[in-house]
Amino acid sequence: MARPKSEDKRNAIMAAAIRVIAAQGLAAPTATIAKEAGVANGSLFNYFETKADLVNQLYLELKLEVMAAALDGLPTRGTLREQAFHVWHGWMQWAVDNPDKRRALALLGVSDEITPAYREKGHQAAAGIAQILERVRANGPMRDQPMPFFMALAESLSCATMDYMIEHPEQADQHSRAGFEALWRAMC
Amino acid sequence: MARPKSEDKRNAIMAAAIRVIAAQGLAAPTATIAKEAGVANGSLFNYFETKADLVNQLYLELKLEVMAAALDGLPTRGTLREQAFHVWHGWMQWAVDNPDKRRALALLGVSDEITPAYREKGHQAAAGIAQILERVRANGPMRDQPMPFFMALAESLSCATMDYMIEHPEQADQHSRAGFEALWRAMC
Amino acid sequence: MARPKSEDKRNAIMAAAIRVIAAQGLAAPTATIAKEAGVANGSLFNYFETKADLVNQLYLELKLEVMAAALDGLPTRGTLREQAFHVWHGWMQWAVDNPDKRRALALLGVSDEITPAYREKGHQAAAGIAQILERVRANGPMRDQPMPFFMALAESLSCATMDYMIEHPEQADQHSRAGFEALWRAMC
Amino acid sequence: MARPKSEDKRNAIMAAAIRVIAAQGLAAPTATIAKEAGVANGSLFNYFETKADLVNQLYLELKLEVMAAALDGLPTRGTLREQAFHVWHGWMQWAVDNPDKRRALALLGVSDEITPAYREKGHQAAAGIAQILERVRANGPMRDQPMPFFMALAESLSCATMDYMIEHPEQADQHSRAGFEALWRAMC
DNA sequence: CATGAATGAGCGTTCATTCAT
DNA sequence: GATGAATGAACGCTCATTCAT
Repeated sequence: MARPKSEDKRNAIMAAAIRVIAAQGLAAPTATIAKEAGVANGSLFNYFETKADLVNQLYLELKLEVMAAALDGLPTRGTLREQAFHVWHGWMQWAVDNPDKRRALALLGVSDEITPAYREKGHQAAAGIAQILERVRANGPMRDQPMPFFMALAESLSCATMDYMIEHPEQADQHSRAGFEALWRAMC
Repeated sequence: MARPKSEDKRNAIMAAAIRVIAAQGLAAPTATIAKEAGVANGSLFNYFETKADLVNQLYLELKLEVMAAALDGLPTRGTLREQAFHVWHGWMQWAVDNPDKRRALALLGVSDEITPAYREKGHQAAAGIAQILERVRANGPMRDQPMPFFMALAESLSCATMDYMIEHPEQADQHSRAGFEALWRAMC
Repeated sequence: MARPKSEDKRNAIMAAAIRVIAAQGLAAPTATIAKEAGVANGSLFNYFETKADLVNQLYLELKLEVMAAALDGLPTRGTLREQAFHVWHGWMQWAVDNPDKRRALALLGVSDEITPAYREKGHQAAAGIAQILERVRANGPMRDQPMPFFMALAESLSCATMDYMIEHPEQADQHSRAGFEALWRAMC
Repeated sequence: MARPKSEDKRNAIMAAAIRVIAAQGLAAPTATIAKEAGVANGSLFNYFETKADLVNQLYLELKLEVMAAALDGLPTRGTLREQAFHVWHGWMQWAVDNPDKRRALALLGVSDEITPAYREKGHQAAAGIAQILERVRANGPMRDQPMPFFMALAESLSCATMDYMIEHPEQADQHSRAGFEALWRAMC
């Protein structure tokens, strides 16, 4: 039945892509990614039809991972603020724990290699968080603003905070809290 | 050679680079930029030693332009809030009036082609705004946060707002105001 | 190993190669041929050592098939003209009935993948027809021309006729006859 | 005004392509052609947008050259037979004098890289010869056959003859004559 | 023997940069 | 200085062939 197409190898390529893209940007050669993954040049294309396919799948996978990290263990009985902070904290923790993934996702997010279809899937992955944000918005001073605008502001603050934390890891926790407080003041 | 003959031609290349980069991203060929500028392929390299040099200079020029737009006509006698809103408004207006420049600058900002030296110059260009923001921070709830963190949060909100405005120009003014209010609540 | 287990599978690969080569030319990937044959990529190489081996065997097989079609049912007692027309007609019929095989054989005939050895075998397969043509030549105006030249002319007319017939099947029979008459005039 | 795009260099690439394609077939790498032409790899693409473009232009150029060789010095006052032989002879001479071009053209003629548009231009180039053949056909035994069929038969005989001549140059002239006689008998 | 994943040399093409004019 | 042809390293991707299962 031949060597089965190993999930491990696919993951190795994905992980290598994260490292290489974080280090060199999206212009990194597929050959570099393959070498970093420990597979042959051409093997990469057994797992991903094109480079664009690879980066799209990587984008989605990272998005899903962030969302999972943010929602994992959400205190369903807690106050809205507690829930929001849980999400915030999970997100920040993920970024600090995975700076390469954070950088790769940031680059992918602004790339025009990502197709509208994959971008849409990425947005759907954020539905869980959107629900919480929706409740935050509904009773605050921004209740008259469109939800996408509201989310864009929230996301921008979180990204700015996590990037600062990654560059200044000593005080990461304190900055996380400060970033959340700023967000909460802005939104409520 | 530091000051080439035709300042016009240099500007034409810069302007062309903005349009082309906004449309195609930083991977756009120099030949495309040259054609768009109406100069020959090789002439571009009489004005910029390398492509990296071009994008670095472009980055700085756009940064300076934004800052100028934000500070132009600053009411030196106004309240802090009035001054801050003036800056905010100038910035938003610039982005809405120059979406290509805004997009190009956004791409340049996350590119790793920009050298630390140019990035530093870019930050210095923001000194005028930094002064105002410093006064905002000093008396607000974030007085204990480092200034760069504070600025990163402020910038992230402004960028998110302007990008939303560019995509939804009908209500641009209203969103500008809402974005400012969110910022003000977060910072004061 | 000279006689692999499944003759069926070998034939399936050959038949697939005919279809694929007719449609895509000799540059068609072996993987495409294998898929068309319903066997695995690598299985093809259990039956043919290399792609060149496959095309050489295919060349010979098609040559043999043409010759068989031309000679099948030859009226051994007929006049020379009757025999010649029988051969001609059998050939044309084969081509019209098997346009893919005809196209594949045409491509193989001009390919430089075919080794001299296989080309020689192909010529030997034409011995039956050569005998008849030899008798045609011996008493005609080309009696002083070398036999290979004579055969080359005859083959060229037959190929031109059959290709025209395949592209214009409505009048195939009439063109077959006209082609034969032209040949007969040229040779006798 | 920069180095002008030299016609010489274009011709050098064309000539190199003829030699390389004649020797290695249409699968010959563009890099080999460039090296044979004495230019850099990438320079080839200053003169031909793609490899397909190169082979299409080459096809047309060779077609035009053959036709010119065949029609050059046509005795406009001669008999039809004299004119036809002149064409035939010019064609054969060209092939014998330029075996590489003949082989390249033969390969190009059956390639599916040649676009319908270029094939059409090639046919138009044959208009001069078609006129003569038309007159031959009109009064002969094939007067009821379609012209394209008639031309296909004529071309097939000429190609078979020239290929034989190239492989047996000692008696080239005699074969040329014999081929023509066969054609004339077939057609008249 | 059948399978199909693994391999890596090789291809057509691009593009920043150089340089002859 | 201006031009645009010349350059060649580099890229994404293909495919005949091998080999672990």
